[in-house]
Amino acid sequence: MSININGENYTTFSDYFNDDSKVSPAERAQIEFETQLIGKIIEAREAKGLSQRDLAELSGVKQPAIARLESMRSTPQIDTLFKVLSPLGYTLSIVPKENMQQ
Amino acid sequence: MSININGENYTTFSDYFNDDSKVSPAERAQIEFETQLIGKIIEAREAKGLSQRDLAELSGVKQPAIARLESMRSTPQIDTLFKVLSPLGYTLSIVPKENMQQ
DNA sequence: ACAAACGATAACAAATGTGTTATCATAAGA
DNA sequence: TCTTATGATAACACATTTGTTATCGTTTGT
Repeated sequence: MSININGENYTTFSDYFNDDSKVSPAERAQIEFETQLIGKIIEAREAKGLSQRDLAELSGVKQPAIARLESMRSTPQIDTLFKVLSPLGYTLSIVPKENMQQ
Repeated sequence: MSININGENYTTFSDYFNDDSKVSPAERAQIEFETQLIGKIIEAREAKGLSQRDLAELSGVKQPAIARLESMRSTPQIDTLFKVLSPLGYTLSIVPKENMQQ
């Protein structure tokens, strides 16, 4: 009994996150994607030795917006994402899903 | 004298679009990315024989939003894009840029 | 101890996306 | 010709992001 989410208790976060009745597969895929994406942004920024303020200057996206993005307190628009990724040497690509069960 | 943009005339759209003083390289990259992305979405949707209304039902994104997205009258949020791509069997991936001149 | 730089965040205005509902013009089919 | 399905779009309410400005607590270096 260590985690409380929406008034209910779970022993681990995974118990909640991987329960289809709590988090739908689509939602989960989305969150996993965003988590991975944000992780790479932070990694790339730090690898280049840039502060959020540096990246703000390079990208044209303001520091508070970058902070919100990196701490996943916003769902950025595609242009914002592109602006931030660009000076980090990255872009986005549309690719076929691994498990093509549609 | 065939195209008028912002009160100025250009013989071709490329004359305008590829002029750094009119459209910055960053802006151009952004527009090219979105154009390519949207093209693939439309292609994938039609390849599956889906109407915008079909895709709306599958993705949970409403038809007017899909129409705005496909006609590039909006800059979608990353979750909207993800919802639309998912039932089409695609996802987004972060990749290194081709011309790494940063 | 002090200064500087950092990420996070508050508060508010402005811009923009999305949902909702409905309709339009057009194309395709019966 | 009539019906149906399509993508586009209008109008409005609502939700959310982003910009703006400023500040906070923490860490780092002097």
